[in-house]
Amino acid sequence: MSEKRVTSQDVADFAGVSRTTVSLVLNNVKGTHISPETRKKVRHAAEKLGYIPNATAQALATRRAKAIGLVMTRSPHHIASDTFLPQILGGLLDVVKKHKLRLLIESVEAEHQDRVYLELARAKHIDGMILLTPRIDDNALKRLEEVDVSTVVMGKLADSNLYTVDVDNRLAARKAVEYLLELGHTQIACISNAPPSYSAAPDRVLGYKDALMAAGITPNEALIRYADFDPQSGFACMQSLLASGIKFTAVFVASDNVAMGVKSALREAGLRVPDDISIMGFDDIPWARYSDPPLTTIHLPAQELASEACLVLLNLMKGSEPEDRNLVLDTELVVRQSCRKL
Amino acid sequence: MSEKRVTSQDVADFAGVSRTTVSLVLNNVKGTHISPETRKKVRHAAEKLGYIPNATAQALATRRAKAIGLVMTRSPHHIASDTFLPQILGGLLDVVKKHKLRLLIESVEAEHQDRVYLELARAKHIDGMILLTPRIDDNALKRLEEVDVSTVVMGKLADSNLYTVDVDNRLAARKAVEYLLELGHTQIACISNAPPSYSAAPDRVLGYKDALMAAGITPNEALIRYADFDPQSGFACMQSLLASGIKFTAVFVASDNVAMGVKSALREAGLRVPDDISIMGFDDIPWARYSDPPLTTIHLPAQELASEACLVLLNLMKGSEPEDRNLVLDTELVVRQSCRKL
DNA sequence: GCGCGTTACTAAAGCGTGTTACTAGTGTAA
DNA sequence: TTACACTAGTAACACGCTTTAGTAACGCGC
Repeated sequence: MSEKRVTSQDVADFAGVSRTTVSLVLNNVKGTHISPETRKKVRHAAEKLGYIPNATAQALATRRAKAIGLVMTRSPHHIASDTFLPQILGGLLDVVKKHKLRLLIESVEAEHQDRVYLELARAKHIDGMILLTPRIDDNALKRLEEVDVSTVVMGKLADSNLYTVDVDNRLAARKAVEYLLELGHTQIACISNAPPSYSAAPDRVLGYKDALMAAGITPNEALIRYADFDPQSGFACMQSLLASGIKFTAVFVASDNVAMGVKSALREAGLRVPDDISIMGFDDIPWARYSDPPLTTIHLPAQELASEACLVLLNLMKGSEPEDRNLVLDTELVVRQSCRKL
Repeated sequence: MSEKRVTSQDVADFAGVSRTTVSLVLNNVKGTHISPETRKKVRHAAEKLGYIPNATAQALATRRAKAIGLVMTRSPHHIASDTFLPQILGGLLDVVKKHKLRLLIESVEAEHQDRVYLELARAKHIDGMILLTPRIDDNALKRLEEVDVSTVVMGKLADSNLYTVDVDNRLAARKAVEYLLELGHTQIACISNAPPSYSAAPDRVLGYKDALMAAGITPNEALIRYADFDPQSGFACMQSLLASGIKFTAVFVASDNVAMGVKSALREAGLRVPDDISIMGFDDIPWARYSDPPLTTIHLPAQELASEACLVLLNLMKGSEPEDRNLVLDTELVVRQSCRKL
């Protein structure tokens, strides 16, 4: 209300130069000839007037928004209980800030996927985007590829030439289950992290089966359940497993968050971890090590995944095209105390 | 690369009208006279060409970015382990999406506070902002008030006429500790959620003292520790308490997240919850109920807090000024199984 | 004293929209 | 016929910046 906006014209007037000069000086445009004294004058004027360039006008003129978008295909409810979001945001903010960009968050309902992608990109709100947990139907995916906006997917995408950053979910799951096998377990249940439509879920289940089959055990579909991201669903899955009456001594839960609910269900059923049932998690969320008992799990480098995705995206935006379209980060087995030797 | 951007001029040409008409029709500007046939033509042309208005140009022309910012005064590290972020984002996204706005995330290092606030606001990247966990020094705060950008603070701010949305931390903490007293505990330790510079921390400690004093117990400063948001710090605080040798039968931990670490420290010390030590939490994070034992805590309506903050902000941006500058939401004691009767 | 390169700068044309002020046409009452 | 209100639409400016193309001045070799 009080102070009027200070524009580059004001700075120019104050410094006694043209608007062009102000722009050239303040943006350090190279290959241009401006005397040191003039530069001084301009900078001083800008400082004095408290000049802050209007980002919108800059964006319009330069045709770049200086912002990237984090796009999530989830409902607000799932977002609210997403264990990884903070780590991912932390990873992104870190990189984004270093490059003086802004971060836009967008959640997309499944039905409007294609439209929203298009709008975000074409409306030039953002210069590039990072896609989280893709459960993308072919339609949206195709549309996405034909838009010429830099995109990096966190997760795997079959039959797509989009850039991705992910871990090898299948291999990691296999490592996890192999550890259980080493401990002597042979009757191992599996609770997936999410419905099969999210690519990581079936991959982790495949890894589970890989390990069993390599050990000469035929996977029993009756010992497999699909959770839905949150502890509640894990609780329900474990109840269902227990109700089935099929015996198992260990369970591989492909998400620590879900495992929280699983543990709770076991406790209610009067079973103790790891004495009665061993639990192997996945993700290594911050609370895993503080769980009781501390959860043995697979460490997923969430923050690194995010910052790597961001770096790849930045490269893409610069025009360079990294040779390997699919970056795979390492996972690690973290042995704590939720699995016991049989 | 392939498709050129479609501008309103293209739509105008295609429909055989002027750009002005296109704008008037597509924005449903009222009080203007355009025949139904012309409207049809314009809409059809826009549809046909796949016209998506350039948001940047719109923002420049209308002087509003159609975006709000969530500003956090924390390091990436703390963001990564923030339990509430998902819920807050969920709450914000929900509202923001309904109003067709975008959400910008910004983290600010303590040193640059004032500058960043100014830049965000004056650069017109955003039309309004929501401030999270303010640990604002007077300097930044003053600057913030003199900028005429709509701001809502999630948390309390002393001596400020900024709008705030918060819970009554002091009262809630008091309720929590009163419950412990009711159970017969008299030797109650206190571990704060954060360093005292974050306003919620001292408030919760005050509530703790209120309850004790109302019960005729003199608070013992030696039983109070200040954690630093994460489980690690809770772990350390409990170790310190145990090492002090002062006896206590219950501990009020002003953050469930911190309580995770506290519990872990107790377990390592061979103490059982609630048999040896009762734990009362605060926040009711999603994992509290799945903890072992399920954590008795104070429910903090994080998501509602966020959406209310957003609603207040939207009102502010519309120009209306809600009468009560400080909105206070209710908390609730959630009794689970981490506190036992003495 | 002419051409040429270099320095130091500026005028003006975008970027793609919103919006105000204006025009042209048409019916209507005086 | 004139004045006036109303409809349907447009020309042109504004938003605040970047950037291209160009100008003026100056030194310098010949």
